[in-house]
Amino acid sequence: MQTETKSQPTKGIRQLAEHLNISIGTVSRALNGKPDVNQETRRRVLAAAEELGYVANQSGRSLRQGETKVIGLMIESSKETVENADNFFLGVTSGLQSVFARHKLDLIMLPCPSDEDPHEYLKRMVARRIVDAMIISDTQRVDRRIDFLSRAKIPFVALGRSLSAGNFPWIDLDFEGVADHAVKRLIALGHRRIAITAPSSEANLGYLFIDSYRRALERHDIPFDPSLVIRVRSSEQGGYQAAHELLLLEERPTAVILIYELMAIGLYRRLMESGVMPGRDLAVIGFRDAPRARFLQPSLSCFRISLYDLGVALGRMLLATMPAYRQFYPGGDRNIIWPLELMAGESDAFDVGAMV
Amino acid sequence: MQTETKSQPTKGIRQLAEHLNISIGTVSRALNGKPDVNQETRRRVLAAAEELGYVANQSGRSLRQGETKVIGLMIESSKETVENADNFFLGVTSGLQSVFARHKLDLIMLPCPSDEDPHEYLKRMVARRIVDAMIISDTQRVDRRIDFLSRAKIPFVALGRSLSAGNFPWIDLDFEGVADHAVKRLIALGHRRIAITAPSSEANLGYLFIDSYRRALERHDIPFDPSLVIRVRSSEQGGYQAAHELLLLEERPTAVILIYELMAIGLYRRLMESGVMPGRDLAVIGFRDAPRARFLQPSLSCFRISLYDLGVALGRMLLATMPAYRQFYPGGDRNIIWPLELMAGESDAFDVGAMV
DNA sequence: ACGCACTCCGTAAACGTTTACGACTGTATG
DNA sequence: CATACAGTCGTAAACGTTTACGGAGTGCGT
Repeated sequence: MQTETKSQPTKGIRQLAEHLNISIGTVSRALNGKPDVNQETRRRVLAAAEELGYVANQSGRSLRQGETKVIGLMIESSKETVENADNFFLGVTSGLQSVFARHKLDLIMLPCPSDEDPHEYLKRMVARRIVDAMIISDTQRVDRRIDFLSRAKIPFVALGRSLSAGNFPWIDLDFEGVADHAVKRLIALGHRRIAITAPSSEANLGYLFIDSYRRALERHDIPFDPSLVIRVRSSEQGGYQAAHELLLLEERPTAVILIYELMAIGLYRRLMESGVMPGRDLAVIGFRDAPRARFLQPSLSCFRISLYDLGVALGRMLLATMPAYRQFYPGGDRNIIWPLELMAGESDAFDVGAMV
Repeated sequence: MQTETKSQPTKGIRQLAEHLNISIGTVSRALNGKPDVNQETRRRVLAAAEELGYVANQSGRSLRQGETKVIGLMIESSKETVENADNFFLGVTSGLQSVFARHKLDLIMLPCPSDEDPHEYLKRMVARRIVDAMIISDTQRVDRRIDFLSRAKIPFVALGRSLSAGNFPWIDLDFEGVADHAVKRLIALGHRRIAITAPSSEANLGYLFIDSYRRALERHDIPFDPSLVIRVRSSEQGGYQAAHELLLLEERPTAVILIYELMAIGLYRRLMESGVMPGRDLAVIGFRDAPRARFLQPSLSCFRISLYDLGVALGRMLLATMPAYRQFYPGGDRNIIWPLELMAGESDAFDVGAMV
C-alpha cells in the first residue's frame, strides 16, 4: 500500500482522467480549450495535469490529427557549409522561432548527411510525417526538392531562388542590388578592373551573383572579363587561394568582391605574404557579413544582413502558405528580395585614381 | 475510369496491402524484415512499396512501439553560441550521423530559443516523445537537465562535465591537458606572465579551463594572478576587448591563451592598433581550433580538435546506454576526456627571453 | 489414415489521442 | 405541459502501425 509516486511523467490521458473521476474525452477537451466544458472542471483538469506533469504524447496526437505541430528547417551539413562557419542558420533560427512560438509550433533542424542525396533525405523526412512544413535552403539551380514539395502539397518556403517549379514561395538575397552597389562604389573610387569570387558548386547563389555582377559592370560600360571570376570554396582556405590566383593574373585587378566575408581572412593573409596591402593596393568588399568583419585589419567593407529579421520573414511567409495559419498573415508577398546594407570599412577606402 | 495516379504518397499500409491483395500484417512483416514471410511475397511487397513511394507513417509506428527512432541534439541558440560562429555543432553532427545511420536512427537538432529556459524546453521535448534519446551540450556548473534526464530514465549523453547528478555519461575536452601543454610550452619560451580569457557565463567550461590553467601554473611555481584572467565574450568583439584590457594592465603579460580561436581576430586588431605585434610582442595560443587559424596573420598556434571523431564517440557512447543497441557497443567508457593536439603556428614562435 | 513440424499468412488488439454524436440535466418559451 | 435549447459530459470510433495468436496448407514419417 504505497502512496502514488509523482516523480515520473503520467502514463497518459487515461490515468489523468481516472485520477479525476471523469472521462478522457472531457479531459482532452479541457486541456485543448474546447468550449463545452465547465469552468470548474477545466480548472481541476489543468491543475491535475500540472501536478502530475502530464504532457500529451505527440505520436497519439499526430496520428489522430494528421499533423505534428513541428516545422523542419533542412540544412546541409556539407563540408562547404561547415567551412562557411558563420552560424548562419542558428541566426535565422531565432527569428523563425519567435514567429512559431506564437502558434505553439516547434522548430527542428534537419541536417542532411553529406553522403545522402538531399532530395532523398527530404522525401524520407516528409514521408515519415515528422514535420508539417519545411524550410529549405541552399537551393540548387534546378532543385528536385522544390518539385517534390510542390507536387506533394507540403507547405514550404525556400531560402533562395531556383529555376525549378513555377511559382513557389521564397526569399532570396538581393544579389542584384549588392552587385550594383559594390560596382558603382568601386567605380566611383576609380576602379576599372573588379574581380569577384564565386562558389564552384551548383548552388544557384553562385550563378545569380555572377550574373548580377556582370550586368552591373555592363551598365557602367565595363566589359565583362571571365578571367576575373575566381571560383573557389567559400572558406578561409578559399580566400587564400583566391588571392593567389588574383596575384597570378597578368593585368592585376584593383578590387575584388568576396561572396563570403570569412574568405577575407585567407585573402588578407595571402596578399600580405606578397606585400600587397588590402585597403591600399587592393580594394576588398565582402558579402553576407557577420560582425567579425569589423575586427579584421583593415576592417572589411561588407554587406550586412539581419539574420533574425530574415528568419521572421521566412516564418511568416511559411505560415501564410498553411491553411490553418493563413488568416494571421494576410497579404504578404510570396517572393521577397532581401535587401542588404553596406557597412563601410577600411578595406576599400582609398581612391585608386591616385595610384598608377 | 481513370488509371491510378502514382504521383502522391500512399495513404498507408492498408492501401498497399489492398493493391497487392494480401493482408496488412504480412505487408508490415515483409517491410520490417520479419522472418515468417515468403521470399517471393517479400520481394513483391518491397517492389510495390518502392513503386508507390510508401514510407511508414512515423506517428503510427511510434505510437505502437513507444519509440521514435529519432535522437535529439539540443543546442542553445544563445547570442553567445551564435557569436562563436564556429559551426561546432554542424561538425559534430556528421560524426553522430555516421554512427546513427547504421541503425536507421535519424538525428534532429533542437535549438532551444534564447528566451526559454533550457530545462523547460528539454522537458517539453521529451515529454512530447519526439525523441528517444538526447545529446545535450553547453553543460552548466549545476545543470537541472541532467538530473531530469537521469530521473526520467531518458538515455542521454552530455558534451561537457557538470557537478550535477552522480554518474552520467559524458565526453569533455581535455582542459587539463591543454592548459598544461600551453603553459609548459610558453614557459619553455621564457614566459612568466601568462594571461587567459574565459567566458563570463555559468558554463562549466569556463571554470574547468581556469582551474586547469591555475594548476598548470602552480605546478611550475608561477603564482596565480587573478588579474590575468580576462572575462569576455567568446567572439571577435570579446577578443578585441580582451586585448584592450591586457594593454591596460600595469605589468603587461607576454603571452595569452584564448578559449576560442576566433577571438584572435579581434585580439590581433586591437593589439596592432597599439603597435603591439602578436607573435613578436605577445605570444598567443588558441583553443578549439577551426582550420581558419592557419590563415590569420601571423598564423595562430592552436589546439585542434576533430569534430567528426568527437561526434562518433558521442554517438557510440549514447547507443551504449540504450538497451536496444548496447550489444553493438560493448565495453566503452562512460566518461571520456577528449585530447587535443597543438598545431604550432607563428603566433607564439618567439623566445621572450631575448626581449626585455 | 493419422500426427507432427514447419512455413506462411490473416485477424484483431493495442498504442494515446481527438472529436462527432448523443445523452442527460436544468431552464426558458410557447 | 410540451418543447426547445444551452450547457456539460460520456461513449466510441478513428488515425496507421506492429505483433501475438491461431489457422490453413504442405510435406513427411509412421
